[in-house]
Amino acid sequence: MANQAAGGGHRTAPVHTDPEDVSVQTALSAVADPVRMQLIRELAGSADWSRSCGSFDVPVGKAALSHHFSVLRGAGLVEQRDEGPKRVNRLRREEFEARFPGLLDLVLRGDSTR
Amino acid sequence: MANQAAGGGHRTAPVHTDPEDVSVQTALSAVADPVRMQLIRELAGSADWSRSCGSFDVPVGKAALSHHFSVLRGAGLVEQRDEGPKRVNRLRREEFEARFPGLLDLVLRGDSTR
DNA sequence: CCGAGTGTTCGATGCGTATCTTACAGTCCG
DNA sequence: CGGACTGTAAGATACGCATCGAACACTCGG
Repeated sequence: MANQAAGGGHRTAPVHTDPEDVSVQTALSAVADPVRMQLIRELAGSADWSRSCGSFDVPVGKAALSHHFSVLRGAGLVEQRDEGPKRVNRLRREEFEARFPGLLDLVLRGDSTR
Repeated sequence: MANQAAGGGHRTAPVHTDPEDVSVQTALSAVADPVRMQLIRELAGSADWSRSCGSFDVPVGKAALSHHFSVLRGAGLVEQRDEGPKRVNRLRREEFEARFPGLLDLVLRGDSTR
């Protein structure tokens, strides 16, 4: 009876927003932040559900990190699921791409290509 | 000998940034602002060089407006030219599109499609 | 040459938000 | 059960940035 997910979570279950219900404004603001950009990039380079929130290499504390994930959820960019004590993530590639064509690619390509 | 442009301008000539020299960060931040988004949309719906800075329907004063145009120039989104006492604008569609594929379309499509 | 029109610069202000610290609420393992 | 680990919530702080008002610079038409 190990990984049961869903059931408990932490205090409350993560609230998700469908990309279809996200405004361009919100999406762009969410993405136009250095820390969140980094999160998205790392997330894109990992398998779905393989990364817990704390496993990212960003220069902010847990609290701020939690906030950023909240913003990403609100923008329909990230889906979360509770897996034991950890909250694991998945990048909503296709759904987000369908709503905001090209945007994710832009973030992922980043400046690395230049 | 009417419109001679270039020559004088106001105090200094407008400083432009090539889209190629703009970071994704900068581009996204520039675009992720309601007022600037509006400017871009109106600009996209007008012929090149047909709109002076003051001719846009945005709810901010001249000072703020000037600031926004400065940001847009810095992001490689807008080109300006002095024409008499006015400063007229042009959206750098192709150049910007080449550097940030899809981004401009995204802003222009906006929420109108939903 | 003066006045109207246009846009920039400067200084000050207000608000949003990213951040930290601390406290708390869960989950799991020994 | 008790402690380690993970993430969220709440309160405080700091900084960026959008905004405004006023002063200035430049152009053009009478």
